[in-house]
Amino acid sequence: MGCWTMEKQVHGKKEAIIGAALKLFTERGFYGTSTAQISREAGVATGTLFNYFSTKEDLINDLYYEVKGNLSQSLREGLGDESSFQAKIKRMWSNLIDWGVSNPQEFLFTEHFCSSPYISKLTRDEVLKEYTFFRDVVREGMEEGQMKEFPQDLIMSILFDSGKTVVRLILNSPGTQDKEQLIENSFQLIWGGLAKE
Amino acid sequence: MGCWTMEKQVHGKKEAIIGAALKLFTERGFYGTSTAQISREAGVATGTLFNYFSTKEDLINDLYYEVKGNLSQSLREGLGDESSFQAKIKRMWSNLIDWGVSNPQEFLFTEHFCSSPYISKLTRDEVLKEYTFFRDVVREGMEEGQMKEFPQDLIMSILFDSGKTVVRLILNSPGTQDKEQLIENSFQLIWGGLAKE
DNA sequence: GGAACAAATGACTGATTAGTCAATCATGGG
DNA sequence: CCCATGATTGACTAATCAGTCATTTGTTCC
Repeated sequence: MGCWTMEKQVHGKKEAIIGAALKLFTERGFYGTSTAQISREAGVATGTLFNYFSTKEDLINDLYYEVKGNLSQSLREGLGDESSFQAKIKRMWSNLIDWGVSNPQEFLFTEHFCSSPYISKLTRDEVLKEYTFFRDVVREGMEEGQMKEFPQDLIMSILFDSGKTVVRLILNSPGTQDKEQLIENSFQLIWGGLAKE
Repeated sequence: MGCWTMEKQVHGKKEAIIGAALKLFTERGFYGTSTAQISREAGVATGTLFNYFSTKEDLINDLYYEVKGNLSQSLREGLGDESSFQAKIKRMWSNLIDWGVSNPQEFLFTEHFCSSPYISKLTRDEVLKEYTFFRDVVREGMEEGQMKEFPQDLIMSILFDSGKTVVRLILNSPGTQDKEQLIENSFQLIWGGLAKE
C-alpha cells in the first residue's frame, strides 16, 4: 500500500499526461492530437487532464518548459570540469548530441514546437533565461580571441543547429553508423571553421 | 473580358487556394487551419477547394511538391557558370540563403512541414529526385579530394542545415544586419571547416 | 464504522471540423 | 436568343473537438 503510494508519486497522473502529450504531439502535432487521445494514452479520464492543466495550451507550455529545462541541465553536465575554451565547447557539443540521441521524443518535440505559435511568449522568455550560460561561454571565448571574428549570434546558432543536425543524422540512420566517430568528425568540422589559426 | 480571362489564368482559383494554404499552414499549422479558413482567405467557396484538391492532405502534398520544386530550381541557378568546386558550393550556399530570405513563407513552410506526418512518403520520394544534383556536386568534390574526409551525409546535412541557420538569423534579426557580409562570414565558417588544408 | 475531504471520473454540451451535393452561375456555340 | 457544359457556390451533415460538472471513488483521520 505504501509501495503503491510511492509508485503514484513517481509515476503520477500528471507525469503520465505529460508523457502521453509528448508522444502524441511529436507524432501528430498540437491540433492533430485531441485531449481525449492524450487522456486515453495516459490511462486517465478526460476530466483528469483538466484537473492538472486548465487548458490544452497550458499543457504544451508546461511540456515545453520541462523539456527545455532538461536539455539545459544536460548541456551543463561536466562543464565545470573543463578548463580550456575548446574543451568547454566540445563538452556541450557532446552533451547536446547525447541528449538528443537518448531522448529522441524530447528532441523531436523541440524541433517541431520551439518556433510554434502554441507556446506563449512568456514561457519562451522564461526558458531563455536558462540558456544564458551558453551565451556566456561563447562570449568568454570571443574575448579571449580563441575564434575567428564572426558575429556572436552566428557562432551560437551554427554551434547549436549543427549539433541538432548530427542528432538528426544519427536518429535517421539505420544504426549502422559509429556514433562516437560521427560526434568527433562533426566537431572537427565545425571547430575547424571556428577556431583561430 | 479577354483581359479578365488571362488574369484568371495567371491568378486562378487553384493558385489562390495554394497561396492561402501556404500562408495559413505556416501561421497556424496543418490541423490548426480549417478548410473553411483557407477558402475564405483565398476568396472562394468551401466547395471550390474540394474541386481542385480531393482532400486536405492532397492540398498540403501539392503545396510541398511545389515549394520544394521552387527551392530546387533556385539552388541550381547559375550553377553551370561555376567551374571550381568551391565556387559551386558557394553559389548554392548563396542561392539557398537568397531563396529563404526572398520567400520567407515558403522557407518557414519547409522548416515546419518537411518532416511532418501529413506529407505522404510518395510525395517525399518524388521530391527527393529533384535534389540528386546536390548529391552529385558534393560527391564530385569528395572524389577530387577537395575536402577533409568526412562522411558524405554529414557534409550534405551540415551544408544544407547551416544555410538554413543563416536564413533564420536574417529573418529573425531586426533588419540591421548586413546580409551580404553575413553570407560571406557564414560561408567562410563552414568552408573553413570543410576544405582540405 | 463512518465522517470529511480530495482525486478521479465520463457522460455531456455547444462549437467547429472535413467533406458533400443540389442548385446557381458564366461562357461560348449555334 | 437559348441551350449545353463546366465551374462555382454555400447550406448542410456526421463526426469530432475542448472543456464542464455532478457524481463516484479512494484516503485519512477519529
